[in-house]
Amino acid sequence: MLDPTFVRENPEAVETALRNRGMDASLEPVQAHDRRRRELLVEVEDLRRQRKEASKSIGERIKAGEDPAKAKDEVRQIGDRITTLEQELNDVEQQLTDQLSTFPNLPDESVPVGKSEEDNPVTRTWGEPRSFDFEPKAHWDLGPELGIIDFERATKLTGARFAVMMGAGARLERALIQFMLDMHTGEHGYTEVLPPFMVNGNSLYGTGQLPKFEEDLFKVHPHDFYLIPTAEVPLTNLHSDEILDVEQLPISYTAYTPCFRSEAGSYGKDVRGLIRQHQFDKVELVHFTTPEQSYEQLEKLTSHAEEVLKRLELPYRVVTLCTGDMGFGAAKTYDIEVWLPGQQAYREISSCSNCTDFQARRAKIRYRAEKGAKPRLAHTLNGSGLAVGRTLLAILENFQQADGSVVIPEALRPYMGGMERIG
RNA sequence: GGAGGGGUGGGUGAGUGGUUGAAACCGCCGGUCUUGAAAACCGGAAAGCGCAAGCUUCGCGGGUUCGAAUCCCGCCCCCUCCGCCA
Repeated sequence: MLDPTFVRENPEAVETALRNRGMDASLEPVQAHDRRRRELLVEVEDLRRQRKEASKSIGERIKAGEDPAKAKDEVRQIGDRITTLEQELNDVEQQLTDQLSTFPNLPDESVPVGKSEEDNPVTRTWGEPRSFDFEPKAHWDLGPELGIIDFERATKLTGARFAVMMGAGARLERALIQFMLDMHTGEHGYTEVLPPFMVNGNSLYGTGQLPKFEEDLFKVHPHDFYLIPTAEVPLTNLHSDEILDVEQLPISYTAYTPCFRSEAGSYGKDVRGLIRQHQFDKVELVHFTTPEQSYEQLEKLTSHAEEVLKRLELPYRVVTLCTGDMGFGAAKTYDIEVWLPGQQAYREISSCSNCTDFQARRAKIRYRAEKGAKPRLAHTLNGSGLAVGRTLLAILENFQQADGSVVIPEALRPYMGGMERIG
């Protein structure tokens, strides 16, 4: 959520930012509700003060043996008036937060203005796409041919957009998870977390998936539980409603979880293969930090995700998302895109964002800069380190051989029991 | 799922209708003393909104009342016992 005070004082800056994000919402209703809220607040508070004082004197009169009937009557009228105004105040506040919670975060100044992914500048590129002396296959052919991915049986078990991993495929998925977690905990200083894979609506509000993006989620009926669309939700909400000690910061968490997304609205997109599944594994990175350090942390977080690809010898590039392509809660995002020979294209494998105070305000994540100081909102960041399914398919496509086998990247072999090749 | 008990400030915990935003203790911060520290003593400090006056907050929501941490109703969470289960 945006800072209401900032919106009040900088309406034109906010409108420009929203327009750059491809949202032409008018601030007019927000401003009207904001003004009305402040009027009501002043009036209600004044009436409450009157009632408090009057009630107190009634108590004193009773003790003094006087008849308080008339005073009671007067105070009751004040009380009725308060009830009426409070009702209106609640309505106005509800509408105000409803409107404000549909606004995305404001982009950082360094974010390029643009409409779509076409406008995302390439920030850096690593590695050379391998040249093949044969026609490289897509993983949706390689996987089934090697007998390590079964799309058809998954359809029988559940439906479209699910996959069954078999044998060396299942092992490879597990090896990647372990490889990534070991690197982030052992070398990058993250604390490993194993969170619940279901969260309540309040947590999803905290990170910004609710109320706007409910249709993207799987809900567990009849509870107020949802399957997590990313570990960002449980990890970030770990410190909701808390005041952290500045000495604890930055806090860095990593977690492996499966992620569940309904993919509503992406019919016909990436229908083949592992790219877009309803369930996929991901190793997530989440940081809690101070406003002063958050952009520095974003660079670090991104480099941690990149390191995984370097070790796996997978060519990639980093793009800076333009204003029109950023996610809801992000102020700045780097996407890491891995080279896929089967598609002859770079495809997203990680997305690293600084959410500044946007989630912290919703989830009430604060820290105290020094003893006795007022709590300030922390900054939260998150990134994939990495999407495991997409990493697996990138390995299949990049390390495929002319005979249809796949060489296992050296760094991964210890995690594969020494296996050097699949097929 | 059934029965019972409980949710108060950083922690423990008092408070069952009135000036209690909340005792006490522990912890924390500052000071005195000390070469320094400890101990002792003195003092300070909850959070949110607001320029401020002030208002709100004792799990959450509603109700009773002139007035609710305190009474009533609903919900959530925790603990104990039983049932079930990995």
